[in-house]
Amino acid sequence: MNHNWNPLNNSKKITLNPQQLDAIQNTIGPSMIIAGPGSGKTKVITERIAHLIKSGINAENILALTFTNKAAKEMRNRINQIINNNDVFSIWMGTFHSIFAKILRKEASTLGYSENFTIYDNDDSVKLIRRIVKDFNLDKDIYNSKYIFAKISFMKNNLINYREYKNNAELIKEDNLRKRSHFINIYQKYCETCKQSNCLDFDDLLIKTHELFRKNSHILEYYQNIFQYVLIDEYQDTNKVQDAIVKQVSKKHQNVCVVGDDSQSIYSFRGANINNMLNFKSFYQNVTEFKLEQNYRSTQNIVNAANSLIANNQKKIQKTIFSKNEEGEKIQLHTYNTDREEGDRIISIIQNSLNQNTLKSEHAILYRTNSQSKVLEDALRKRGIKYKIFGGLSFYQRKEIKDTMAFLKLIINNYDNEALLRIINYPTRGIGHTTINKIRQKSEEKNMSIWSVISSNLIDELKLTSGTKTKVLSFVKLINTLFSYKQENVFKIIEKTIDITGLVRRLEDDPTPENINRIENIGELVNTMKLFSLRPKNNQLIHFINEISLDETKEDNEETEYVSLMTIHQSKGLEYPYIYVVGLENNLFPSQKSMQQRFSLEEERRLLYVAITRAIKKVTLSHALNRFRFGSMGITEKSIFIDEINPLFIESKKLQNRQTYQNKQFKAPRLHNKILRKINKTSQNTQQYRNDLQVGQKIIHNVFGKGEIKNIDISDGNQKIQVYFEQHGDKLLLTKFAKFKIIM
DNA sequence: CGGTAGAATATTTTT
DNA sequence: TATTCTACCG
Repeated sequence: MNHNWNPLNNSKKITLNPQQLDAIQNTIGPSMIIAGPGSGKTKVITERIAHLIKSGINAENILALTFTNKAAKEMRNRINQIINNNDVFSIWMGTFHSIFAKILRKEASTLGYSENFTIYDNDDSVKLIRRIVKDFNLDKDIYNSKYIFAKISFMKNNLINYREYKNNAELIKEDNLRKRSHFINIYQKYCETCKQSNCLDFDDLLIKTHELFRKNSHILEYYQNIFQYVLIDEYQDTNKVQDAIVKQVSKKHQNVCVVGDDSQSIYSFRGANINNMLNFKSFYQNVTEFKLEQNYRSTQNIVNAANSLIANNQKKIQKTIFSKNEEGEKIQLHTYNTDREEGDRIISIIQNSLNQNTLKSEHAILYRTNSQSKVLEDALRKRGIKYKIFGGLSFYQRKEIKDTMAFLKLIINNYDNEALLRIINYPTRGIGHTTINKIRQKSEEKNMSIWSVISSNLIDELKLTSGTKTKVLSFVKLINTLFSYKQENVFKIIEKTIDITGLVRRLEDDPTPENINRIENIGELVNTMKLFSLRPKNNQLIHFINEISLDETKEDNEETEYVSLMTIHQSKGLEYPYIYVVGLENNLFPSQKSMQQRFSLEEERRLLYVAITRAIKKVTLSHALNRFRFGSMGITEKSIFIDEINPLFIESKKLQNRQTYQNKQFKAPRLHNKILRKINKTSQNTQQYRNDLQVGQKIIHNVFGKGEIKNIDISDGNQKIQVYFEQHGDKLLLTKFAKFKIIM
């Protein structure tokens, strides 16, 4: 946990309620723990594992899967506090991805990979797809690489491999209809290229594990015997493959315990399927269900407000979350003119609170999208308040780090084409597009890795000029030199790499502030590797690569006294006394895309539910009437979610001089052409919904006259009302076009 | 082949 | 606005 406000509070009450005790002690057979926010979920899981160990179960027979490395670490620490011996290190505990990577490395040969495979991050995957699309001569807009990647990922996570895709008439027909008939070719090529490069992407870590178990019953049985007790945290966020693997490994002993909260499922974009949770009871027989409904974290007002919001969702497990804490302050709702004003005012509220002796680390500002952090950052900087932004570009995603790592990856797995292409001409050594294309063509033709082409006699078949050939050969020599250090300690490897490749020298030649920062980052990587090399075991380069590919959280022992800024997704599992949720506007939160479909709108609602329930003492919600987005100012509309919260638990702060700003907007002469069109467009988009309508209301329409609303339907993203008109009978109206007034 | 300037493009969330 | 891509010139 990253807060230092009263650490004593953090160890929570030692007494357990009866439901919690039940969930800890009943460890036999399938069970599902439905744990509302703040209900002591982590405590229950850790106590349950400790209970297993205390009752004589071997730690190495326990599998505990989490979603984030942070959660895994936290859990390990807390179990350690309870049992306080080395057993805790024998538990198979980690993220799905890291545990499966471990298994796959051991069993790689069975699947036709070698154990030194490297892992592609999303960036690598998208780049590879972009190249495939180009090679196929396809339109890069229709076959947008990010979209294609998302689709491939979705298919993989739903266990539809390219062979099955090809044979699925419906999917193919759908692609043809949408003029994306080549999708399947890209999908296939992508999979083949990854395989040939001896690389796995994030999704492969899951589907290959599933395949391993499915095709090799003896291997499955081996792991079934190891994993006698299986625990899954955040089960509501598992996708189809993950769920399938859980079912595979727990089939024999059936001691599977899933923990989660359907109301906090916020990762469906990654294939998470809330149905895994909803269907758990029908898949397993004799499931014991535990409900943790008491929220120990938040005030009654916060819990009640959150409940009233989530009540608008249809798909959920019945439960009643309640708090016995003090009633607390109402939720504050602020309306501001602009996003900048919103930023300034929210920060000044925090400033005031700090003046009343709260700590910076007690405050967290949450937003829907990372780009919203900027105005807040400016305001914090202006007041000199220390803050930390979580997320954004992680250390290992920075260009200079990826460049450096590409050399290291190549040392481990010289089939890794992505890594090779990244550095074949970086730092620039005179190997340009033309040459690279020739090399790639040959590698395609011979069905060999790029490295095999340039490091063998095949290089003579490329018809390169002698000058270019020399350059390529010196690159080969450079990499070969690096290969020779493969078994050395990682610190030596990184030092040699930097020295031989001139990575840093190149940056030093052009000491712009950015480059100096890059050099510092590389320095930090060197330090990290130095520390890593001092580990007693598992300190080889392959371990390093593997670990950082799957765990991007970098340890930092910095000061922890700061205001936290993060997306709501990142705030999951955390808690803060004061929570500020900014930008509650339609098309931002809920996001534009989600407003089209009911199920994704429900997910956005859960997202706000998660945000609100992070708070211990006080929640402040805000929205701006005008927001600077996509390079220009646009008029916004407050989020439909605001009115869904029961007004009993909300206190609104009225906005002053609201008119002035808007008038300025429209009076400004230059706004006329382009910008005005833009504003009209946005406001058209945003006015698809009206939340002041109710069934039974009387309206008067400009053509049909008086009528009564019989039904409201937003299922296809367009709000439609069915109205019975006295003179014209039943009519279906689109509210975004219809001209009418409510009369009672 | 390399560098750069100006154009095009994208803005949801992440292991 | 911020980042990435493209086209062109040296």
